[in-house]
Amino acid sequence: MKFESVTIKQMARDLNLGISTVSRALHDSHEISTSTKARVMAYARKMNYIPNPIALSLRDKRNKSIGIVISQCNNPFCSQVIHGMESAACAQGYQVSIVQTNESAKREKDAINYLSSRVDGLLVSISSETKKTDHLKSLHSKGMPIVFFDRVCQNIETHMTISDNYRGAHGATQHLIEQGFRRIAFIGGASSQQIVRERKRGYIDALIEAGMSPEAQYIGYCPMGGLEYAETETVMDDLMALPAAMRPDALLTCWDKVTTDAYRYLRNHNYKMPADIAMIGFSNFPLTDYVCPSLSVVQQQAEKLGEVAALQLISLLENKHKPLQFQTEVLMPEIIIRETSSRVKPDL
Amino acid sequence: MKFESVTIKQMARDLNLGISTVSRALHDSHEISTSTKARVMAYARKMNYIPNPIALSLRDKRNKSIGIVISQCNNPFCSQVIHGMESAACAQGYQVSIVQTNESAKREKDAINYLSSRVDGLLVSISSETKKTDHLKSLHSKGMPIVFFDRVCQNIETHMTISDNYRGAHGATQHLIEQGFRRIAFIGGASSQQIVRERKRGYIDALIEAGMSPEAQYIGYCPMGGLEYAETETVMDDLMALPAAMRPDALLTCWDKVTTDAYRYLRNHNYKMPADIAMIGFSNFPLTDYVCPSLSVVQQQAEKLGEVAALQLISLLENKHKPLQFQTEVLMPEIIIRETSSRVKPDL
DNA sequence: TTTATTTACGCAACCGTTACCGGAACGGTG
DNA sequence: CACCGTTCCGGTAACGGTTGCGTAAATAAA
Repeated sequence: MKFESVTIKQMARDLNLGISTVSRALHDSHEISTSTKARVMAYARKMNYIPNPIALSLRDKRNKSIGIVISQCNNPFCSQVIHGMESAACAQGYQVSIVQTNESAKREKDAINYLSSRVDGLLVSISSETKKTDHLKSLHSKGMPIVFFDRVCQNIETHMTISDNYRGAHGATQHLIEQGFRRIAFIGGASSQQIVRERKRGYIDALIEAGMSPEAQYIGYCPMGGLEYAETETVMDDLMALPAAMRPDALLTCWDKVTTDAYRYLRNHNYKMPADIAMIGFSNFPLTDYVCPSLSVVQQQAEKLGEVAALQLISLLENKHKPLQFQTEVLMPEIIIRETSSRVKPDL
Repeated sequence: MKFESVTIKQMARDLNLGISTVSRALHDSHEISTSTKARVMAYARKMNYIPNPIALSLRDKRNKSIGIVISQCNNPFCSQVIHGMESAACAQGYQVSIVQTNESAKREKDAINYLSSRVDGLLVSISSETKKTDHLKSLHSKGMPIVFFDRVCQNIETHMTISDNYRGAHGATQHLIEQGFRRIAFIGGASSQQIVRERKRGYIDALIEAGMSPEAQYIGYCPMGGLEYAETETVMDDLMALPAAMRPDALLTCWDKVTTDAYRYLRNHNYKMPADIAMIGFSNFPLTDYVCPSLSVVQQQAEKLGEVAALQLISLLENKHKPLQFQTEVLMPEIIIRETSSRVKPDL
């Protein structure tokens, strides 16, 4: 099956006109007589003519489309980000194409290669597995507009949109300390990720500011971004296997997927939150307010983040020249205190 | 900023060869000497040559890309469907482009127009607002391959992938009856949606089979798909405003977004589930197993659904001719019984 | 009446790629 | 030497649209 739409050439033949005449008539050029214009316009409408965007792309070397490289779009944080991007892009007349990496460096490379020749610019959140970013760097140096969101890439100078990961983790840790917790564990995603390092920095600084000292045994990672439950499970097993006196009394999960799985783990093992162990984590899952016990979260402005990043990219696309200075937009996450991290039972 | 990649023409110039020679060399044609082929291949690799897909599209009138028209991709059901589609499409070498309708008929029309000339085929789930489908019909009759998923369109003959909505609703209703509930209310999305009508049919049949009779006062709709909380709130207000003796003792919500909002409503108004009112609903939200009380759901195989629909479309695209017969794939939803619909407390 | 200017339109090139066709060079055969 | 087949390669049209340029006719100016 193939879909054929009417072309300018066909219309020219039908109307006994030159191709360029029809083209110019459709563009309301002053070089075309009013009567001819009207005739062409009417015919085009009747035939439901739509200019072939492929042909235009070939000429103009632009698509009005942007590519999104993201881990997995069934993750609520990601789908919210995508939603924001799609909305912003659509409003500016841009189309989005999405390719998932599933946290694989190879698939990320493929995705970027694939998209690079068919979109005007790229919105990228690098995969957990990604270590080398040469391909991205060389692409960028060849003039491909790239904007990073959420999981940024250090050594490429361009616009970025991120959450204030430091303050998110810092605030959450401070809150746990204020509630009286002392053995606070940290679980991140891949330690290679800039945002994980930022969050860890926030966690550690908060500990030190409170006169506590960070301990390696309380710090865990999920190198594959906790894609599988088993990854989080392993880290949790290690943590909870510590002798009772040393076992963490609070948990800060700094990766969306890990938060839900850690919560799942604690519920499944019948740990009471916050009595046995308190918990707060980065999460954009819906319904965290109605789970039992209700889950304290550091919630990112996901849609906004997508929107801002898309706008950054579009500004890059619409400006002829490289901007004098690249911007990093920082969005404040919201720390929402609920039952899992409160010493005192809230009066629900 | 603009990204320029190396072309076959450029390489031909550099290598002092004809354009067609280079093209054929890259395709490993037998008409080209081994040495020339090697020379071209090496140079192409060195220059990181990627054939311009735009130019290919223009020639071949195909893109290897498919368009997804969906309500909102920040809805878990939708994002799971998209995830399935993207994975299946990617595996077959297809790219996906997503446009959201936000349940608006106008935006849907725009989206379809927009996509129609830049993708090979369409995966469509119609918006809640959509009544007329002339544009889709005419597009389809002109040869555009279209596959409907979830929210199908009656009067267009093509492949479809849906859940067994009748049996999902029927089973859920039966379950409520078995648990002893007698005044069972039904809330759907837009009554114009085929899937809502199917679910209502399942609900009514189950009532009748149990010797009960459906009553209009127990049937509510959210014409805009419950996009706003207020829509569900209004329906719930009406239901709960009935005199105590007539007030529903159970609720069957037959629209993803509505389920969550109805649950939210009942929790916010301090109704005890299932004591004050029982509840089960179509939902693919994560964490419904950990909300309190845990929520009984009819859960669709969202990823699978996306996968199957994508495969249907691709089979349409790869086959030259219209298939002799169109298929409707039906996926069985899973009915998961939890606290909100159980008379007896489960031993958790 | 002649010349200059405007009006209204067509021709052709171009974007990157492939496919068809044509042709040069070479060796083998009668 | 004439003829033919093979091997290897280049020119060109086409996909659909835009745009610079050329040009005929009509009109205005001299």
